[in-house]
Amino acid sequence: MIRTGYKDVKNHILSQIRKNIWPPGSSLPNEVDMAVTLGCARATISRAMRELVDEGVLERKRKAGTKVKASPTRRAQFTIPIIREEIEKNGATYRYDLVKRNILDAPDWLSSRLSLPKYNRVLQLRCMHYAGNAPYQLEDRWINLSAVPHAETFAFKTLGPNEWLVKEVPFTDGSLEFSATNATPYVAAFLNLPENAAVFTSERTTWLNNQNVTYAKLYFKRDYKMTTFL
Amino acid sequence: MIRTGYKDVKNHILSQIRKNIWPPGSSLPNEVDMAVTLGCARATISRAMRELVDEGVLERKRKAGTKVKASPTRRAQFTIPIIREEIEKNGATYRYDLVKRNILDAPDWLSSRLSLPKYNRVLQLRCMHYAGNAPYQLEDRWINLSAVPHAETFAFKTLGPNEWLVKEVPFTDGSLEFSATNATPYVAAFLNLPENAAVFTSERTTWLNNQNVTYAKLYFKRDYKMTTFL
DNA sequence: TAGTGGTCTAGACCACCCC
DNA sequence: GGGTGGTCTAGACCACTAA
Repeated sequence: MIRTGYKDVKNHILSQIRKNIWPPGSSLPNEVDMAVTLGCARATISRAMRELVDEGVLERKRKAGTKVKASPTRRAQFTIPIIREEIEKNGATYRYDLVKRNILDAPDWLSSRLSLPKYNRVLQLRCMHYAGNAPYQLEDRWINLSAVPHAETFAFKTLGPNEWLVKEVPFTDGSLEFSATNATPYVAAFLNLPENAAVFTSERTTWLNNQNVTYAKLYFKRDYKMTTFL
Repeated sequence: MIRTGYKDVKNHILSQIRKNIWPPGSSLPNEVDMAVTLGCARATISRAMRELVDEGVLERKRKAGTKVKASPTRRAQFTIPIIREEIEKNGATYRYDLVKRNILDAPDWLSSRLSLPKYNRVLQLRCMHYAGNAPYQLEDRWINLSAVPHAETFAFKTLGPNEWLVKEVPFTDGSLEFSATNATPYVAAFLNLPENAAVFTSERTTWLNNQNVTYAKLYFKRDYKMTTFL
């Protein structure tokens, strides 16, 4: 081995774990020792271990040292796709359609979910996303006009609110929920599904400095699967 | 500001983006220049930018430089919970029940999914996980006995296969899929749901050096939501 | 081929917190 | 208190690739 890089160190650690030389819960050598053993700088060991912590393999505490996680709760990363890109990546033609556009005071359920004051005006949008001619996703979108006033002047006839927001409005925090829901007649009609079909559903809320920007509920096409790797 | 740390650099970059000084698609200064501007070492800038790439905010190419991602595909991380821990975290009592245990040659659909040879023996397990007395998850588990022969001698009467595997069998790769399915009568009975109810479903496959270890399909309780943050 | 990021080093000081 | 990780520095060389 000519040079020991941080990737070599990561592989070394992982292989020791797989060989059960460092079983779950056990302690690893400290950074200085391991640097000597492997013949590299301490910073190299440090980076390797830091990344393994990010990946959920190790745990570190000052003074206590570095240990193999007892229950290796691996972390998975997934990227939230822009729907146009997801569809086009699969070789289909993306088509967007605005179904409804409406300005109103936020209904109660929305106000409480987003901590909005009473009589807060919101822009409601319903949109369909198609892959070729097949329905792909129904988007139920609410935009807080107090936070994003210039959304009111945008038509959303050809560009979807997701893409528009992503380019126009930055955010600081957000949450994402996934669940399964039975298709209401309304949803079923748009997605061309039998009533009560199981629909993969995603709800997204985003915030900019403690002010809510938008809430969206997305209903995916039949048999949609979200995939990620470990 | 006495010292500029990599976190300060990250915040600085993010705030420039939020102020639209560096809009999506635009180029940032190179590492050396930014180090001079902010008065810190190049390595500090480098780490800050590297983490922002991991978070899906920036894109970097050698020679071309660093840019704000045009479509900021934020990445979300979620931890795959050990089900016992998830239930106990919510203050409920975890209970496990083995419903079925069976050894057989892998059925065709499984063989093709896992690239198993013909007549490959597998261990099939059906398990229920309860939160208190309420059903929480039905687990349909298949373990490749060629890869994990000693699973055959383990009873799985009190310890679930997930926890057992996590501690006994390391893996190198895996995939995770989420979807929504309609409850079959069988699933509905175990989860105490109406027939055809929408069920949040997760499928997990893990590999150790190109050999499949296990495949599991998990059916979650009614109204289960998987949550993550951005 | 020149400019940019990617990585490594050796040393240093600091912050945390278990013993 | 002392051992451990957390971070920063200044400099160096390398690897990639757009121009």
